[in-house]
Formats: sequence, structure tokens, C-alpha cells
Amino acid sequence: MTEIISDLYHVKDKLYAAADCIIFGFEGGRIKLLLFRRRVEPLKGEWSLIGSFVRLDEDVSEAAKRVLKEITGLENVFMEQLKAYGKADRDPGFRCLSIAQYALIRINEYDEELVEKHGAHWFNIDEIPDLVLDHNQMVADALKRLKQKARYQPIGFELLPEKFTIPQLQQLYEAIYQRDLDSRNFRKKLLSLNVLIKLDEKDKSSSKRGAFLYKFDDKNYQKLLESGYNFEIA
Amino acid sequence: MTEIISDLYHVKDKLYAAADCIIFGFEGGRIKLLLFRRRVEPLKGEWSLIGSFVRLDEDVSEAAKRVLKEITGLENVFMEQLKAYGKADRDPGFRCLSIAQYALIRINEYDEELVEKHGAHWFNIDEIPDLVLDHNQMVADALKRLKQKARYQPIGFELLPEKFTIPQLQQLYEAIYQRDLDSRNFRKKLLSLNVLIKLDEKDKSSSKRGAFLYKFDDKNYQKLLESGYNFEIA
DNA sequence: GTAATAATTGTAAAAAATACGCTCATTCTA
DNA sequence: TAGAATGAGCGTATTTTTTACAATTATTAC
Repeated sequence: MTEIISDLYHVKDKLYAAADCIIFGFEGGRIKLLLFRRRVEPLKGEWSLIGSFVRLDEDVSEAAKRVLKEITGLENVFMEQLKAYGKADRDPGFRCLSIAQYALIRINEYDEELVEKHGAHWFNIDEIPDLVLDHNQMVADALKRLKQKARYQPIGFELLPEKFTIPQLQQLYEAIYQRDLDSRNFRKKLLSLNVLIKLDEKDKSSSKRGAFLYKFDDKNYQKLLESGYNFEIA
Repeated sequence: MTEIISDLYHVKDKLYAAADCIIFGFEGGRIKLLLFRRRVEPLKGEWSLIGSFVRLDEDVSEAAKRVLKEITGLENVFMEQLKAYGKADRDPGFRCLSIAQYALIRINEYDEELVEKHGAHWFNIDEIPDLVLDHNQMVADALKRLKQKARYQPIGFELLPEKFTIPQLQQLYEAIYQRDLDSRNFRKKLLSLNVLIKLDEKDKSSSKRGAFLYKFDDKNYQKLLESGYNFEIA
């Protein structure tokens, strides 16, 4: 379907829906965003979010998963609908709704080759170029959502490797909230929640002493939720 | 447009978009929802959210405002997009996305005649009948959003008259959170935020002594936000 | 003028958030 | 191999916020 309609632009007598993905990663203490160069007219070659038209026989969320897998090779990652963008004039070519979804991926796990093949690149979140259509707005909205959501739900872990250190986790939250956190209080708070499993291994990539690795304890987290606990980080 | 396509159902080779409105009100200490009987096949006559197809030349948010005005006569009320519902099989008749929006209205201000003319009725939120399609899911999601949102943003005021008493406000929050609040602590917390303007009038509808009326102080609230304050109620 | 009703007020205790500095484990190098 | 360098890890005191809890006040109805 994409192929057919991408030839004729200015199709305003028919409705289309696109699934656009805001793909976040985390590396080197900074939040990253995966962008690629648009492959279809109009605006071919411009930086853009990764997206696709939604097929008529396909759920919107499936469309987003399909796109994500195409570009990164990843399945079963955290993905949530951000919102629908429905201005009549948002796309000069089509009357096209976009349902934006954001994904959090472990930057060490994606298929690098596949990403390069599609002409995609990781950008620091504070160095995003001009994007096509209303995609900059989508990114801004997604970042806002990420900030809000990270405070009350442990979605940050989706951006870290399965095994991570507490200083890494703190770095992540500092990147999301864009402010420094006190390491003693941060550690105290996190450990008090009882959702981290301490491993016997250390990560020595960033210090001579090495820092203990932890895993997220999803079982305990679910218990915590069921008990009506009001989860909150930093 | 609605008229044309409502004749032929089973149009699955074309995409439609609907704007469905979850309209909340508050009266007698209970959260209410405005529903009406569906006017088009399939499922004509069943209880349903109020909605309409989105016209091709119309913003999605405009479509929702249009519907709301048609039914209640109200404009400029709080309305926010909930999310898009995009399952391929969500509507047996059409391939139709729905962008659900929720509105908070002052139940004393709507146009009662207009509402009745459209066959609409107010239901207590815990007595919602079976609705068409995925509308029950939408209501559940909207309620969840309302609960979350009310805690960190003063949207509750949108459901009360311009002038309200503190006991009324407490009733509202008790209805939203579905738990009792301590009246001394509630009052203390609310007044400490400095976003209520005490008036010289009293409301005597619920007590012999009468309770002082207050207005929401939007200016002070905006100041509070700008100063980076972390607003939280109850 | 007395009973009834809901509105209003204060204080003490507990819990959570914040501020803050030193020691530890390990590696590197002199 | 001793000592310097580096980030990891820990504890305590202070402040702020939240919670728990009961008596008084203004007004109306009898």
C-alpha cells in the first residue's frame, strides 16, 4: 500500500493513518533518539521519525511494532501510544492522521547493521535536527511524557541493559529529569523500594573499584503495585 | 458525510476516523457520564459515547468540539485527547479509528433541552450500561486518566461551578479517588497551595451554618507552575 | 432558647525528603 | 610494593510533609 500511494501526492479526498515511532535509547549518560531520512515524497531526504502507513487490515499498534522491527530488529520492547496527531493540514501531501508511539530500547541490543541499512542515526536528545511535518512536536511531547512517566513507573529500566549499576541508573534519571541527584539519597530511595536484585558481578568499565550489578525485580514490583503502593522515583 | 456512509455498512476497504467524547460531570457527590443512544446502524439504539466521523477537512480536535457543542451547547470547556483506538476489528461495520477525547463540564451549565433532544442521559460512573464497540474500555481508560491527572493538575475545578465550597471540592476529590479524605487535612493542604480565592458569599444549600464560597485563582496557579512548583492534591 | 447540623480550626506524632563528608576497594604508577 | 588516584558505597542529623485525631462555631428549626 505504501508503494502505491507514495507515487501520487496530494490525495486529500481520502483518509490515511500513519504510525510514527519515537524511539528512545540511552548511552554515555545521554538520552538518544533514532531518526532516519524520509524515503518518500514529499520531503524525501529530510530527517524524520520512523513510521509507516497503517494497513487497512492491521491494528495501529501492530503497525508500530512492524516498523520498529523492520528498522531495529527488535521485538517485545516497551512501546506505548503517545497520542494521535489529527490536524487537517499536518501533512501537505495527504489527509493523514498520525498515531505516535514511543519506544524505549536497550541501545546495546539493537541490530546495528539493520539500522545503518535504513539510513537511520542516533541523535542526542538535545541536538535533534529539524524534522518533517509535526515530528518535532511529537518528540517534544514524547519527552514530556517520558519525564512524567519515569517518576511513577519504573520504565527507565527499559533503557538500560538487563544488568546495570546504581550509578548508571542514577545517570539515566539525571538525564531524564535534567538535574543532578544526590547519590546517597538516590541509592537509599531505590534500594528501599525493594525492586532491585543485587548480583555478585561487578562492572569495572567506569571505575577501578567497580560497581555491583543489579537486575530489576519485576515480581517484587508487581507485588508492590498490588499492595497499592505509590511507586515514585526521585 | 455521516449520512452518506451510514447507509452502507461493511465498508472495510476504506479508512474512517471517529471522534468520540467521554463527557464527565459531577453532581450530588458523584461523577457522572453523558451517554446517548446510537443513531446509526449497526447497533442502532444501543448506548454509546457521543461521537461523529471526522470530516476530511476538519481537525480531529475540532470534530470533538463540534460534537460536544451539538449535544450540550457548550464551548470552551476542558477537553483533552485520551488516546486513539486503532484495532482493525474494533468496528464491525467500518475500518474506523476512534480518537477518544474526554471533557469535563459543569453540570449546572449545559443546555438541558438540547441534551434531551438528542436522547442523551447522565449515568453515575459506577452504573454504566454496556456500550457499543470498545466504548466501555474508553470510559475505563478515561476514568483512570482522570484519577491520575486530578492529582497533579487542578482539573477537578472544571467539574464544579465557578463558585464552590471546600466541602464540595472535597466531595469531588473523594468521588474521583474513591476514598474518604480527612476534612482538616484536605482543607489545610488546599489552602496552603494559595490557589483559592475566598469570597464573601456563603452557600447554605447543605448546612444551616453555610459554607464560604471560593473561586479558583488561575493567575496564582500559573505563577506557581512557572516557579517550578510540584502541584499535588490529596 | 435549645437542639440539631454541618463548617471550621489546631496540634502532636510519624514518615519522607533533604543536606552533607568520610571510608573503601581497586588500579595505576613511581 | 607503597602510595596516589578514582569512583563506589555508607550513616546521620535536619527539615519538610503527611497523617491522625476532637472540640468549637454559626446558623436554622423547633
